[in-house]
Amino acid sequence: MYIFIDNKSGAPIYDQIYSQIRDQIINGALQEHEMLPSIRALAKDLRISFITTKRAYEELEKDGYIYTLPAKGCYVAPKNLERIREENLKKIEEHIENIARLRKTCGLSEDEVIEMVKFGLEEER
Amino acid sequence: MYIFIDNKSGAPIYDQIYSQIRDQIINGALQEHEMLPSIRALAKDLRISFITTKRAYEELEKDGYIYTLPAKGCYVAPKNLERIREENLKKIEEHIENIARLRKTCGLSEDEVIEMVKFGLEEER
DNA sequence: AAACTGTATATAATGCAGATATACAGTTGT
DNA sequence: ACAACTGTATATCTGCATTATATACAGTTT
Repeated sequence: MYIFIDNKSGAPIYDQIYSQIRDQIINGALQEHEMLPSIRALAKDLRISFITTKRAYEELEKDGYIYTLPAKGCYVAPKNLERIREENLKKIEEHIENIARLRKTCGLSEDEVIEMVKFGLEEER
Repeated sequence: MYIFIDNKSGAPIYDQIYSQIRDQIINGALQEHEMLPSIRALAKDLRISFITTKRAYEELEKDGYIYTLPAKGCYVAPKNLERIREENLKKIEEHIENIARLRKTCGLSEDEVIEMVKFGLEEER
């Protein structure tokens, strides 16, 4: 498992770790129930405090991507990705509702909004 | 003009002043070109530093709600619909950014998101 | 001139985020 | 049992951004 820390990225270290592991879980590079490097081993590897790797793992667990067995290790959670997906879908729908309301109060056409969304999705790609 | 400062609201004082004046302008309680209380008078009234009221007025001016004549006073700006439109566009873009981020973390395709948006816009029509 | 208006600069207080060390407790393999 | 590994809990340090401030300044009004 490779993690790259970009010191001049501006993003916190724990967040860079979080994102990269999360992405590897989502795209399948990390398999269900696969053991992750221990917080200490990873910290040593990256030459940072293990408290920082712990922070990243805490966030991953909070968001359902991994599970932890104290004194044993941290593991990729079974793909209850469906649950995460449902949560995200709900959040997305809320954002869309807000957009729909804002659209009306500033006389923007539906097509214009669609174009903005297409552009925004490409930006963040 | 009434302003209430809630000390345990968590919101900064300047922000509470900003919001309340802005709302009164939007809902018409304050008329175009009406003179606002001077930053010192308001500060004395609220028993805070006039620097804080100045901060609130600065934000209001930056966002186009009021205009300032140095050494004379601060006045309600004429309602600018174009400005409100710009603000709404910015909010919409923020929502789109959030959506783009959520999309990635649940492996949703860009086209699926666009379909959701189309549907959501029709719902709110 | 007195009393008001907003302005500019410098500074103090606060809070929060990020990263950390150290001491602790459970599991594994020998 | 012991060494070497897991994750946990607490307390702290640092840097930075936000909030709020005082004081000195400059223009307008009466």
